Amino acid sequence: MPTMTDPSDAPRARRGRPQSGGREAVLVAAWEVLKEKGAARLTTREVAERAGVSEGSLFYHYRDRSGLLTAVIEDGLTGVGAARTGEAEGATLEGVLDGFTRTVEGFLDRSLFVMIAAQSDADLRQTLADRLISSDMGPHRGIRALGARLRRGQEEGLIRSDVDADAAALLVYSACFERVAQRHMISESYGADLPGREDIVTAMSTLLTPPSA
Amino acid sequence: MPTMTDPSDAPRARRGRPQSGGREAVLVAAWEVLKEKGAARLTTREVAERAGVSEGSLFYHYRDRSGLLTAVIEDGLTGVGAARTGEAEGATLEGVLDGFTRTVEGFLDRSLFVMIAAQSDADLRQTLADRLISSDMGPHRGIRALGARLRRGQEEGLIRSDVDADAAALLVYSACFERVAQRHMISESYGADLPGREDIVTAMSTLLTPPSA
DNA sequence: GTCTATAGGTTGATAGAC
DNA sequence: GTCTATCAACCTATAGAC
Repeated sequence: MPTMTDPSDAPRARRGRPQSGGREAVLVAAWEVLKEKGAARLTTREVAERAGVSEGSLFYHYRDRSGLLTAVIEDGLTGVGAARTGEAEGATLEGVLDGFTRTVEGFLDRSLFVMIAAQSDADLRQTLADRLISSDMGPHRGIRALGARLRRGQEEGLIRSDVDADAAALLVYSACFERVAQRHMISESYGADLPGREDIVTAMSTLLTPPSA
Repeated sequence: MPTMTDPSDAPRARRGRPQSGGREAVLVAAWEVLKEKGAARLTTREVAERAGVSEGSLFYHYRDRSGLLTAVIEDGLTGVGAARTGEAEGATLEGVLDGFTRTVEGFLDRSLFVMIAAQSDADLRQTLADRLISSDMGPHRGIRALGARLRRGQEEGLIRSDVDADAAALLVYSACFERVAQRHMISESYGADLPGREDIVTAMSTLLTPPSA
């Protein structure tokens, strides 16, 4: 669901008049329509209607249709910073992988949707790409983070040191990505008979544990 | 690129008059526009123009815009049957993984694009989902195939038998999926600094090889 | 099967009052 | 900031001749 702009500054009085919520209502409505009908069938008319505002108001806040879609994308991407691996600091290998996969799947569940929606329009796709690259928010971020964590485990002798830690990290990240993508693109229940997140964590833990241990 | 309808039956005379190629030209043009501008900005007008035919002709062949898009999707999915694992029968573990990843990435390079395009419209998304499920063409097919192959390797003692073969298969498949998806969704060069296909094959081979060997 | 011409219906966007 | 009214552009789809 879209993030309300700055609930953090509620206590302090703001400059100008208080927001009546129209802007946010539009964002929420756009998100819903995007999810229900897809980007191609999202019309400013329907979004305004659902938000309970006029179309004129919509265009006042978001310059044009493209601006609205861009805003939805930007909003869907916020919170990527929360995708840390640090949480499972002193944990076991299995704990690290469990935390990582949970975090990644959680993030993707919220953001992958807008990433896919952006693909329906060349301009939006470009906007998304620029944003992901310039903000250093692409998948390589999570992969490198986990890779570094695994490398530390290798130095400590807790993880097999004869494998590329980044490759292993990519494998784990990818499994999360694939699972979420299939759920979104095919159906919520698709792939229920395939190995789940826990199975993947277990398998990777076993594989990465040194033979000696 | 779209598949020309049945080059196989060219030698034999067909019923009705010979095709003049208009139908295929439209399919090719639609594919191009889809790739360049995205599904939301694909208009029947532009497709007809690029194909060098009239709009009337386009609607004659493909009932409506949705029918055209559906045809493109169906076409983009053909050839999935070619995604076999059998090719690398008697090969080494590394050979099996190399062949599998090559095949999967090759297939996804052709088909993932239309799968993503279908997400821009609720109807198309449904069409795609139905097709993938009813034709048993979803990702689970490739995953199960590789899983079975790995399980045979386990029975032969060539692969660690203390891990879930399907989970390992899913990890490998997912890596291919993620790599192709990022290339398509962000940019062709994105992720060039991340582990490549070979690195993944190498890592997984090492991980799956029994400690004894 | 293909073309031309055109109808019919949306849609994104603006202007101006409040 | 929000609304109403309105438009111009565009796009899908059809009709009918060839």
